[in-house]
Amino acid sequence: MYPELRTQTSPDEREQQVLARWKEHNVFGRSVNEHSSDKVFSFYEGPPTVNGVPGIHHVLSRTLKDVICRYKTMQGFRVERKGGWDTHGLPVELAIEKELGFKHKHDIIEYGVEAFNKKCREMVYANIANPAGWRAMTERMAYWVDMDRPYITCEPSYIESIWWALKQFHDKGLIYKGHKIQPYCPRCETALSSHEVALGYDTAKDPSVYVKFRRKNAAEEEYFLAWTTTPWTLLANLALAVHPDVYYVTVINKRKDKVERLVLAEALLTKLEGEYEVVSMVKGSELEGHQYEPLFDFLVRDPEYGPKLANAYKIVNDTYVSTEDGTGIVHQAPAFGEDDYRVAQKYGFPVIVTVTGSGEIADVITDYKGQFFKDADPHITDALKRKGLLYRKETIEHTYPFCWRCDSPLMYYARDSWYIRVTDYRKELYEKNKTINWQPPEIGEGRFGNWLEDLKDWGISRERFWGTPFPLWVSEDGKEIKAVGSFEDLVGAEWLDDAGNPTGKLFTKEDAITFDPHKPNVDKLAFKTKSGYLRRVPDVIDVWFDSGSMPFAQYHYPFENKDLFEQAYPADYISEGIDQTRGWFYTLHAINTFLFGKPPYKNVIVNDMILDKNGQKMSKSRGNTVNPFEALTTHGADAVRWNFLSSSVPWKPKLYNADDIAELERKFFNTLLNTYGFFALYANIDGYERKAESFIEPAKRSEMDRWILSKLNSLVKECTVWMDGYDLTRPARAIETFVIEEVSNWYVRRSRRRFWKGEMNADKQAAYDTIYECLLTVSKLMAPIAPFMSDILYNALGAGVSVHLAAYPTATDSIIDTALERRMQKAQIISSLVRQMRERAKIKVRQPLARILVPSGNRVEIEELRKVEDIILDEVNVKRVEHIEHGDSDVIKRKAKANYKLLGAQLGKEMKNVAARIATMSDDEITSYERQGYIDLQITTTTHRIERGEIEIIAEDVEGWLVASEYGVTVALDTEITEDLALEGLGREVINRIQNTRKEIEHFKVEDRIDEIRYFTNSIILQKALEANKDKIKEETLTGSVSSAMVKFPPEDKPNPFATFNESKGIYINHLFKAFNIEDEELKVEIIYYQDQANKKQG
RNA sequence: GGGCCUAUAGCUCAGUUGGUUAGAGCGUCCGCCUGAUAAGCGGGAGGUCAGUGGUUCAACUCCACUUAGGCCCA
Repeated sequence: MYPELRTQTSPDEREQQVLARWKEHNVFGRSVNEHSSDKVFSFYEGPPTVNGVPGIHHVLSRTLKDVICRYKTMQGFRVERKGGWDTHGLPVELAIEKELGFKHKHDIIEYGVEAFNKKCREMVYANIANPAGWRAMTERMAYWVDMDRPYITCEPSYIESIWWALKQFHDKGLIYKGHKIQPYCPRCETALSSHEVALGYDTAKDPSVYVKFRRKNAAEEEYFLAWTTTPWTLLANLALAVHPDVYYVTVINKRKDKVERLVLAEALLTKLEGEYEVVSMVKGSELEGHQYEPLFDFLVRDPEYGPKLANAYKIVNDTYVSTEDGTGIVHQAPAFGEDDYRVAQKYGFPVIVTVTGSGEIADVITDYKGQFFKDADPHITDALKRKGLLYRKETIEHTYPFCWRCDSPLMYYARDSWYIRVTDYRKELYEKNKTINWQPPEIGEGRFGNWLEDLKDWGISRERFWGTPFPLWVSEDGKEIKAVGSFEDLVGAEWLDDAGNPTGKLFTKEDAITFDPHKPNVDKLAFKTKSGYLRRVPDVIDVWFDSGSMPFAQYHYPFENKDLFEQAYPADYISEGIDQTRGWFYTLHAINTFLFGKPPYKNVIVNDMILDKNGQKMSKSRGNTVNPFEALTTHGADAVRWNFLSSSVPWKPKLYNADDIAELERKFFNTLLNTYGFFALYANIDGYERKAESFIEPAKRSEMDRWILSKLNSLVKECTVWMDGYDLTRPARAIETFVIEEVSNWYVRRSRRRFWKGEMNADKQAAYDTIYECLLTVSKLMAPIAPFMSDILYNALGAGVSVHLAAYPTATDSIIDTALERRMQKAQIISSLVRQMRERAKIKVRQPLARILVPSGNRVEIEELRKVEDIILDEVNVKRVEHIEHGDSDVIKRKAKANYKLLGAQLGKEMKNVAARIATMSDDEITSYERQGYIDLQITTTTHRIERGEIEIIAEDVEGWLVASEYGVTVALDTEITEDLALEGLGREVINRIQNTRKEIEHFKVEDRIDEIRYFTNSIILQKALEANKDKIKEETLTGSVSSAMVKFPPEDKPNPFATFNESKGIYINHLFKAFNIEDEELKVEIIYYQDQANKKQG
């Protein structure tokens, strides 16, 4: 028995049952383990931040991961999917700080780093176990990934692998200490990540000052004009930057009582007040090296800094200088701007920090020392004004970053930091990226490629607490550095006490086994050398280094599992959001390509954001976020997954629209269920089973069967090609179309009669085999995308435990028949045209008509069409088709049209004229062309010979007939309704009414019989129609007898319907009375059917 | 300022290597069909294929620029 699937259960209940079954049969485990490790498809899971909240966009990226992994599994690969957790870093630290009510970094130190990190660890493991979080979402959406044995970035073994990697970098001389300009909160005394900075942007009123820098060695008094919104940085000014390709002018500027010579970008002359006259113009590159006098002399005077400044206070060139705002001359304070810093490195300027870590002006600036940096702004401006170096001062409102925790204005601030010199192998990263298959390619070439092209060194140290400790031990003078590459490397190091003093106790091999390297534990180890002790650099490393190390660290490589690592490296496939371009995609590439010489992944699918249905970004404040659990339970995971893939390609921003998902449920999933339901209904009646011995060879099946099988095999072929190319959208759309259009709306619609008529015979068997084949293959094709529905279908068809243990279908080329597909398409076009004409003529499809006329170009076309003739006739309810060759009939009017593609190539400019001439070809000319196979057309003075195939002949009209044409196909319809046809039409009306009535009767199954129909009507024509179609009516409505009778309708003394019990037969005899209106005539019917007691009781 | 992407019907999207009636779904109005269907079919209304220029016999398609929007970087 094929079970009924269209029960009232919700998608959620339906899918929960499947989840339970998977669990019971360990389907995921089997789907991996039943494939040998000879054929491995390697997948890397990007670790989610452990205390993050899963959102709807994660459902998208996890769908992309899952679909490919399931597909490759079905293709016979062993696809292990080790889950992972990103557990270190600020997200966790901040959550704990919030819990403890901390405001400052020193709160953590006072609280105790050991206790703090203990709390971090507890939160990490609590989140991993959290039943309402990631794990629940992942399971509910059927993303198959091994979450029972995940890699966890804070585990000692994971950290040890990272240490190994960092030592490799160090051994190659790629780790160095430098400055890094970071967004920095002076109150919290910590650098902020870019993500945090983005949280804190707000509008601020800041001074906007134009400052004059006096040019040295100039014939006349002359000033460079620069602009800034941060006067406090002027104290650290060391240079002025101009763009080498921008033109700069010297002007004589007159305003109020002043006249002065100024230099600025030509494009920004509008910034000047008063009148000006341009005296000269040069390119920025020519200004390079010109010197100017410092605004203040604090630094020059200083015994420490002074000597380093010989090279400073001059014009430098850099292309980052813009002419958007300001003056085109940018003041440079290397300690307080990323570009400034970079330019300083380029020109060899020192980095002088004039503000302390807590935001106060440093002692070296004797006049302002101790002032909060922002508070110093007005004082500095006043000083400049007194010195006559202030050109103009205004206040502007712009967006500026503030600390999202304490609201202090942030500063960009140079800090000591450790770097990996990725620039050393930038070229290799750039070149090897080209071997990665990016989907879409433009992200690989563009966004990622450009990023690699102007890569900067990677600052990897962080002055925080909960993270992978940086494994460098350094002597006091910084000259001796020891990189530790394993816990064993620590053997022999000396334990320090809490105050940092050596205890004489050494780190042993046993210590290495149980060692937890987290702070502060690791800071209590020091190495004794000749000169003293090497102590650990107290920093932790960037969490992105953690996740980028997962290819080897997840296996604790190289300390164990060498084989596992090598088998899995590089990954065949990864997939994440576009935000990971500079995140995980990059760190994976940068770390692993260095370590292993080849990129860590071969194929990537990148997905873009999910927007709400109006195209708005989702955010909590807008209140338009979508709860993934809610989406998954209301629509079912299948519908959500399918919609994500089919609505648009993953790498375009996607609009989330619940209505679209609901429509998909109705149109696709319900149609599929109904198609199955139709099959199951009749298969159960006929006791059909798929058996090898009764299987009908596809080649011996009907035109219709061979057609759908051809389409099916074409679909399999296409889907395989697309899936292999990491295109998931096309398969989803194609499967949808196949199920809705080809199977349901054409194959089943046109084949229904075969299922419900008569006994089991070869044709019926073929029909069952065919639809079974379609359903089973579709269940496999859709399994990667809709893992639930496909499995339900697969199970219902009795095909096995789970579709996810089955092989992906392969196409049989011999079954694909393109000629058949073409002629069926033509049959569909003709059917559509006939329905169009019926609409115009106001003749219902139920009314049979005598004939249609189809003009064809030649015999071959006619022969092709003959093969699908019956299908057309049945579909449009017409008795016969008349085929005519164009040339053989006078009634057909033809039109000639140029084949642009063919002719255009050879004719070139003449094309227009020739095409126009062809369009006016007479009927005689067309006939002549068809007979000879060519025609000579004269256009002005030249004659063009047009060969066969270069003109298309289309039958456009048939005189005296109703005609319609589309896609080059023309059909004429005979609209005459003879008396016989009219009677037959009425007969079909009667059948229709009775069929509708059958459906109204409770508990009346499609195969149940009506025993007797009695009818009464005053209409002569209806009487005639009933007489003429009696047999047909009996046959179609499964009725024993049909007879005319004088009955009262409805009987006054009885309910309608009523039943009598026949004791001798033990059955109920039911009487149902109905009156129908057919063509304005009344027909009264008494329908009599028997039901046995058992059936009746049900009612 | 730089890079990438996008712009086709009221909405969501197709549109193959340039080739001559630019399509589908949703929505809307009229009609039809239905013995699996919460479906389906036919018709009506709705398009300056964002704009300008270029290449070409021919441009939604290729090129350049412009405009608008998005993302990333600065």
